[in-house]
Amino acid sequence: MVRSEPVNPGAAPKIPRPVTLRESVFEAILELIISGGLGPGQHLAENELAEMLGVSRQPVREALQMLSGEGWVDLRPGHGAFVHAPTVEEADQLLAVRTLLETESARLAALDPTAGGTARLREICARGRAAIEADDIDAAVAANSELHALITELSGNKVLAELASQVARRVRWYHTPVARHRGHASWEEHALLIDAIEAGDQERAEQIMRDHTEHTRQSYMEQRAQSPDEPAPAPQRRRRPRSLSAS
Amino acid sequence: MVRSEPVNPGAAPKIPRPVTLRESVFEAILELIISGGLGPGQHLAENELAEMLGVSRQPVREALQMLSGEGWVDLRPGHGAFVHAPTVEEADQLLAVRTLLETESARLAALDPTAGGTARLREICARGRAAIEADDIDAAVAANSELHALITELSGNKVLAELASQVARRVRWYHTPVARHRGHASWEEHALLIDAIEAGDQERAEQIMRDHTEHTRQSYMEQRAQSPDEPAPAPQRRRRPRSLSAS
DNA sequence: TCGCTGTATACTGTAGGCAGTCGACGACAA
DNA sequence: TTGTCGTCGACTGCCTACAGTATACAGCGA
Repeated sequence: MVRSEPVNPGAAPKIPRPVTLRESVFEAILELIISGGLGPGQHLAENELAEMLGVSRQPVREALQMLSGEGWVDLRPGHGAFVHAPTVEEADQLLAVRTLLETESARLAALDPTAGGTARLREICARGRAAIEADDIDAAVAANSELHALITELSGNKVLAELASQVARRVRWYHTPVARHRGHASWEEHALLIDAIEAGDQERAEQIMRDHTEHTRQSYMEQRAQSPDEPAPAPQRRRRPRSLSAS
Repeated sequence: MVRSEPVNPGAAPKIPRPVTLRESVFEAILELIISGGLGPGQHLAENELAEMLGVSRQPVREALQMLSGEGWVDLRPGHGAFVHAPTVEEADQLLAVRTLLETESARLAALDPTAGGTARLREICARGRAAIEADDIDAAVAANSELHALITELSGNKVLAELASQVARRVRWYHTPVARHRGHASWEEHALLIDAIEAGDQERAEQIMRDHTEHTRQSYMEQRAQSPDEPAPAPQRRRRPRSLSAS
């Protein structure tokens, strides 16, 4: 009667596992986009997705709307959903916004270092370094995301944290390959940042975060400049694109 | 054959009029929320909305999902949609984020004042003053929104503009009554801000915008402190709330 | 050969309906 | 009187089906 949910086993109230189909579908499609299984500009036919995932079109539609809300797909009325194809300009702007949001987060986090998050920050930082040493890019990227997410949380501003997390997810999609580029330097900066937060030095925390995210941004833009065609610059195809099965 | 769309009559490519039902429903519900027809915490039964608007439940569902994505309603799986009830803390945080986003927008707008938006800014500013003189609060609030939206546009960062516009819409919902409070002073500040942008003085533009939005925020918080019960501090009601017809 | 028009196909947008589940209410027992 | 259990009502989540429309292609005429 009373829902089979075990009322949170342990102490992990975060990450509310999807209970509705639309949420599962949302995550499935998002995973496909991030992993590259669905390329930018690709048409997402509801029928195919529904069939592939073994559900009806309804939850697929709703998942697509959610994805559209977060900027992952573009919804053209009467035409359907297309994987969002970020232009170089947009990626740059997104990274700039990330800099803005996370810089403020770092400042706010330093405002009240007694919140006790620095220990967790250091733990994540250690994991990140270890991942780099082990040449485990995926783990390093994950740790990076986790670190930045925790800092936004420690800012104490939930609205800010929510916005930053959305932006960060998209950024992560864009610049995953960058992590390969400047792994060690990045984690050195993280360590300094944590020091500043722990010391309650707002200005320093702000400055380090700004420099850090700007480094990442420049690194991305340089890499992108070297291989300008790789991330598919918005094909804008007129003819009906090949759909899922063709990929 | 070739869609009846008249290919943009005139020169108003903005404001894409809703072509799908879900968009119309989205705007209808949003209007109800902003206007106060639907109070915070109120349960939105899909059936009633569908009947009221003369459509089926499907477009209503999709509109509710869109509203959820922008933070207007809370979607509790298995329970339905509820008008979001912002806490004092959340409103404060939202206003802080707005300060952050718009301050940066102002700085970027001042970075390239040749974009030629200042004339339009002055025009809107004049309208706002006139509205205040005429004691037309609604028009003043509308002009205020328009002005801030244009500044974010002039920043040249579309991602930033998009985020700021979402935040601004919610802020507008929260603090409409504030406009009554400090009308004249607000438009004086706007004029100074436009001067700074036109002069290309980033720091000044940034500072004025920061002060301006912080004033608004403090004004809101003070007003809220005086009447703490009026905006319904998240009822969190256990019993089934009265639905639409009872309002 | 080129452009236009009519038809066919595939997909979206919407409607209606069914099953599952949550919350409320009343009855019964301690 | 209080706590527990069973039943009822209502609503959500999902599925299926239909109508409308844009696109692609073939046939026709110039």
